[in-house]
Amino acid sequence: MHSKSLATIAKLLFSAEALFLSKNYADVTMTEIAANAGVTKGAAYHHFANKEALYIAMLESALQEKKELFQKAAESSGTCRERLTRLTRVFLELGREKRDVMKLVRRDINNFKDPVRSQLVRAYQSALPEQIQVIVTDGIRDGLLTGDPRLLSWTYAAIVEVMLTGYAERVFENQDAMLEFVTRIFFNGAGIKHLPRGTRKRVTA
Amino acid sequence: MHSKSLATIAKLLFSAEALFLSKNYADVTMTEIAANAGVTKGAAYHHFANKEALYIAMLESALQEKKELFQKAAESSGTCRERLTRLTRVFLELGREKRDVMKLVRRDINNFKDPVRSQLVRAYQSALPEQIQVIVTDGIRDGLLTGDPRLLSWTYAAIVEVMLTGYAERVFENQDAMLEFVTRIFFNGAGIKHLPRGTRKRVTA
DNA sequence: AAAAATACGTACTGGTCGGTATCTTTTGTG
DNA sequence: CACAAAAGATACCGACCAGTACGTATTTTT
Repeated sequence: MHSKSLATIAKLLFSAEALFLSKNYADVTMTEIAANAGVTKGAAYHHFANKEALYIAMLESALQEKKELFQKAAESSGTCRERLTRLTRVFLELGREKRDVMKLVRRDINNFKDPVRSQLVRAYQSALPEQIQVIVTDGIRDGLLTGDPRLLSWTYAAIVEVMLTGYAERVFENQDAMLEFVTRIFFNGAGIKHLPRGTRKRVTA
Repeated sequence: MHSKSLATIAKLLFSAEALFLSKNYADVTMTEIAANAGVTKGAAYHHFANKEALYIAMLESALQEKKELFQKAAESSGTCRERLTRLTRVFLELGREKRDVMKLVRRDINNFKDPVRSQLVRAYQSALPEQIQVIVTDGIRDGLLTGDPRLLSWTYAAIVEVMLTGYAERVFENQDAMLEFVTRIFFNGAGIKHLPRGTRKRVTA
C-alpha cells in the first residue's frame, strides 16, 4: 500500500458521499464518482471490488465519524435530559449534508440483500439510536423515563428527524427552540408524571 | 377508451405497486411490470407515456385510496385523542404492504426533479399528515394541544411510523398496546399541563 | 359488415453502465 | 539507480433496459 492510496481512497469516499447524497444509488455511476474524485474508474476499481463495496465503505466511514461525536455526548455527565439535549445539539449542528447521511440507510436499504442489508442497519443503529439508548437507559434507571429503551430511542430519533425538514427550520428561529420542542415532546410524554387528580379515563357505567 | 383498458390499467397499477414496494425504482423494469400484469411492454407503453408516468399514477392512486380512509377517521366525532386513535388504528390495520406504500415517497423522492417531486410530496401530505392536522388543529382550538399544527402532525406521523418496525411489533402484544404507547408519547408531551411547582430551569445567578 | 379507432404484441435500437483486460506511470526499497 | 510492486489510465465488452416502430387483433362506430 503506497502512501498515495490512502489519499485516493479518502477522495473516492468523499466524492461518493456527496454523489450518493444528491442522487439515487443507481443514478450514481462509478465513472462519475471517480471523475469527481479526480481519478479514473480504473483507479476506483483498483481500491474497491465493485460499486457495492464502495458504497458500503463510504457509508460505514461516514457513520463511524458521526458515531464518535454522538458517543462523546452520550458519555457526558449531567441529567438524562441534559445529555440528550447535548447529543441532539451535536446532531443539529452538523451541516445539512452531514446530517442527511443518516437518512441514506433508510433510502437505500432496499438495494441490498441480507448479509449487507443488516450490516448497514447495524452501522446506522450503532451510530445514532444506540447512543441515544445509552442515555435513555440511564433515564429509566433513574426513574425519569418509562418504557422499552430501544423503542423510546427510536421514537426520540424519529422526532429529531422531523426537525430536519425545511418547514421545521422555518418554524423555529434557532436550534435552541428546536431542542426545546423536541425535549418537551419526548420527556413530558415519556417521563413519569405525578398524576394530578384523575387524569385518565375512568370507566363510567 | 375501450372497456378493456380500465382493467389493463388497473392490473398495471397493481403490478407496479407490488414491484416498486419490493425493489428500488431503477431495479423495476417495464417489461417486468407488464409481465406481472399479464400483458406486454407494448401494452404498458400504450397507456403510460413512460416509466415515470406509470410510477406517478401508481403512487397517486394508492395514496388516494388511503386518504379516503384516513379522512373518514379525521372527520369522525369524539375527542381529539379519540379521533387520533381512530385514525391511527385504521393505519395500523392496513396490511403490511398497504402501509409500506406510505414510505415509498420518502424512499423514491430523489428520483424525480421538481415539478414531479413536489407533486408526489403533496399527494403524500394530503393523504396522511394533513388528515392528522385536521384533528390536531381541533385539539389546539380546544386547548388540548399547543404548538405549530403542521409540525405536531408530522411529529405524530413520525412516532406512528416507529410502530411499523419489526421490533415494535415484537414489543407490543397487540395494536391496542401500540396505540396506547403512541398517544401517551404524543399527548402527554404536547398537551398543556398544569405545571406542578417550578418545573423548568430557573436562572440561578 | 365495412371502416375507423383503439388495444396490444413483437422485434428492434440506441445508449448506458458495471466490470475487466491491459498498458503506463509512480513509488518504495535494496 | 535499478527494479519490483502498487497505483492509475485507457479502451473495451457484455448485459440490460427505456423507449420506439410497426404489425396484428379487437372493439366501437356508422
